[in-house]
Parts: sequence; structure tokens; C-alpha cells
Amino acid sequence: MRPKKGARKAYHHGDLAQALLDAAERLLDEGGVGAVTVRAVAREAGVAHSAPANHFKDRAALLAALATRIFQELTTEVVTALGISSSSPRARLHAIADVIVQYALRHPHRYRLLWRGENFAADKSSAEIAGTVLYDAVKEILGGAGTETSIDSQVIAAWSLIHGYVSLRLEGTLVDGSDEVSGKSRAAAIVDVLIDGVGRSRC
Amino acid sequence: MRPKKGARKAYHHGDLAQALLDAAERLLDEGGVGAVTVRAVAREAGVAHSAPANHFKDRAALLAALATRIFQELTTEVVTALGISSSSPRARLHAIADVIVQYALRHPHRYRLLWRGENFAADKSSAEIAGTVLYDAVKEILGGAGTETSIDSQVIAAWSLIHGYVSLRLEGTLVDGSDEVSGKSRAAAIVDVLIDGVGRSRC
DNA sequence: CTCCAATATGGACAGTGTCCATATTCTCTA
DNA sequence: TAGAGAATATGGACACTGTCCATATTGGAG
Repeated sequence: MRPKKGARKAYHHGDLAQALLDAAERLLDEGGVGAVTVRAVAREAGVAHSAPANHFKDRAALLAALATRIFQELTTEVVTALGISSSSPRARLHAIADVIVQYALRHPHRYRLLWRGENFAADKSSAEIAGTVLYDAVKEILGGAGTETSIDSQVIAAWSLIHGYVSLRLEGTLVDGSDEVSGKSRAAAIVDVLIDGVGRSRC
Repeated sequence: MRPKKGARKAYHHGDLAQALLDAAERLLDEGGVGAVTVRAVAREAGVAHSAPANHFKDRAALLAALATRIFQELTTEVVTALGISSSSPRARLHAIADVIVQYALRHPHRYRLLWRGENFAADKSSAEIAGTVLYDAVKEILGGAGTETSIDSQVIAAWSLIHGYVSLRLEGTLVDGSDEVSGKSRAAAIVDVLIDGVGRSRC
């Protein structure tokens, strides 16, 4: 039977699933996804090497669950920031970009984990839900003007821009060493480029 | 001693290093980076499991070499496309985006390999060189107008946009199923968004 | 022709994911 | 309240992996 209510100190260990995810997150932060090994997670949680199998059928399933949890944390941070931010579309886009860039730089391994599609081969559902939340957030910011398709393109462009920038930063591909450019962060600068357009800002 | 000239049928096997990279690329295309195992590569190439050690000290080194080779292939395709493309900045940006998106969709595992920083822990050099080539290509397209920093932001924005879009497509995150939008590809559409700006196209 | 370094081989070891039979413990029901 | 069955945890096993090692082979420089 599954725990029906509180589920604290339930069964033998007491929510081992949660404890395993905690352990996995610790290992992830320290050594990257490669360090998140079924056996290492079990060791970290102080259980037998085969105990995780009762809660996650696979290493992939474990990583998927971890990614889902992280995705929700990130989504929450974004939503919170949007709650505080002013109502200007530019400010709101800056807020989103800022939260995501900061989170990714603070927890690089976590952010990387989010975008390994392999992890979601099992249950795309929860990741897709979180993704939809973020997508809709930007769509709302960009408002109702323009045709439906043009808005979709704008939303996709915004997400591509932010995610791409973070990826390049994390992988160290960006030769650009300066985070600051004329008083604002590089992230803010490229968001402005997207809003104002390359063509316009060059004239 | 190292082969000095032609290096064909050299030594015991005859450029085993190259054969190993061929085998690795085959395995990569079929089963993703996880399938590129030192032993599997050796099997595929028909040599002992420890033979690769003579040419690549690590699995990481093997992957790095493979990534470098793929990076050069992609770079070449981009440069070629730019040679054919018209001189309009918009057309040239479209050309770059198109080549990269098409390449990534055709060889998803190869594209993914390029952006795993782990692979370059050993020799960042060659990957950085290839990255610089692409970076400079966009920088040249965007021309000499504007301040230095604002140009850098524009180039970074362009690369972030393209790379981010490809990543989202590859990971299946984009709920967007339609590649085509009002006669042009989605990739072209978001490049146009970047050029014209979100603000402008909404007025 | 001889020798040496580059190259290839096979064995070994620790670590991994996953399956299995077994042991323990919780919860619901009879 | 007693027991039964399901959920949970354990330890062993297997095949696979990366990497090291001692050994064998080979090609070219001297």
C-alpha cells in the first residue's frame, strides 16, 4: 500500500524516495551528473545499493525525478520574481532573464541536468508542464498584439535567447569575459537587443 | 616515431586514430554519446579493447577529438554557406541559422556532443578556435556600426538565439510543432524577430 | 642489421546498472 | 487481536565499463 496521508517517517526508512533525491542533488552539485550514480546515491543516503530500485526503476528515472524537482524550483523562482517586478514588459523580461542566469550560474550542474532530453525519455509530462508555465509567462508579457504566429515566434525567440545565452556561459564557450557592459549585465544587454532589434539599434 | 608524411597504412594498423574516430562517429550517430564507449569503439574498429589508449589517453580525450572534428565540419558548412549567400546582413544571418539548424536536426547527437563542456576539459584550444571562427563570422556580418560593446552584445545575442533555438528543438522542449510559419521557417522567423526587435514588430 | 620507440594485445581490478532471491516491516483485513 | 499480503530493504550475482599493467609485435632511424 502506498502512504496515504502525512507520509512522514512512513515505512521502514521514512520517505526514502525524498532522501534519495536529496542525496542525488548533493552529489549533482558537487560532481555533476556523472557523479549521480545509483550506488553513490544509495551510499550517500546510507542504504543498500539496490534500495533505490524500489522507488526509481532506473538511473534515468532517478535523474528524471531530480530534474523535475529542480525544474519546479526554478519555475517558482521565476514566478516569484515576476510577482515583484514592475509591469513594464522590458522590466519583466529582464527579471526572467536575470533569475535564470543567476540560478544557472549558482547551480550550473542543476541547470545542465534540466536540458538533457535523455532524462525525460520516461516521463516527459512534468518537465513539459514546467516548460509550459515558463513559456506562457513570456507569452503573457509579450501581450496580445500581433498575429498568433508572430507572437509564438517572439516567445520562442525570447526563450531561445535566454536559454542559449545561459548554455554558452555554462559551457565556457563565450570568449566574452565581461559580465558588465555599460552599467548593465550582459544578460540585460542582449535582452535589450532582442527588444529593440539589431537593425534599429544600429541606426 | 610519428608518421612524417603520407601516413597511409602507416605502422601496424594504418592511422588507427582516424579509424577510431570514424568508428566513434558511427556509434555516436546511432546511439548517442552514451554509446561511445572506449571498448565499443575498439570493437567497431576491430582492435583490442586497450588499443585506443595509445592514441587517446582517456575516453574524455577521445570524445574531445571527435567533438573537434565535428566542430570543424560544422564550421566549414557555415563558411561555405556564407560564401554563397548574398551580401545582405539579414540574408547572411538567415544562412547561418539555417545551416546550423539543419545540421543539428540531421545529426542531433553530434550537435549535442559539441556543447558538453566536459569533453573539452582536456583541450579547449581547438574548440575555442572553431568557436571564434563562428563568432567572428557573425561579428563581421553585423558590421562596424555602434560601439564596441554594443556590437558584442548583438553578436552574443545572435549566437545565443540560434544555439538556444537549436537546443530547445533537440531536447523536444518546444511545444511548437510547426516548423513553418507564414511561409518561412521558424528559425528564419526568430532571426527576423532579433533583427526587427520585439518592440518594433509589435507596433 | 640492430636496436628502440611506437604500437597492439590480453589480463586484471574496481566501479557501475540491473536483476534476483531473500529478509524485514508496515497496514489492512478477517 | 492475530495474521496475511504488500511494500520495502538487503546482499549476491552478472555483464559491462574505464583504466592500468606486463608483454608481444613492428617499423624506421642509426
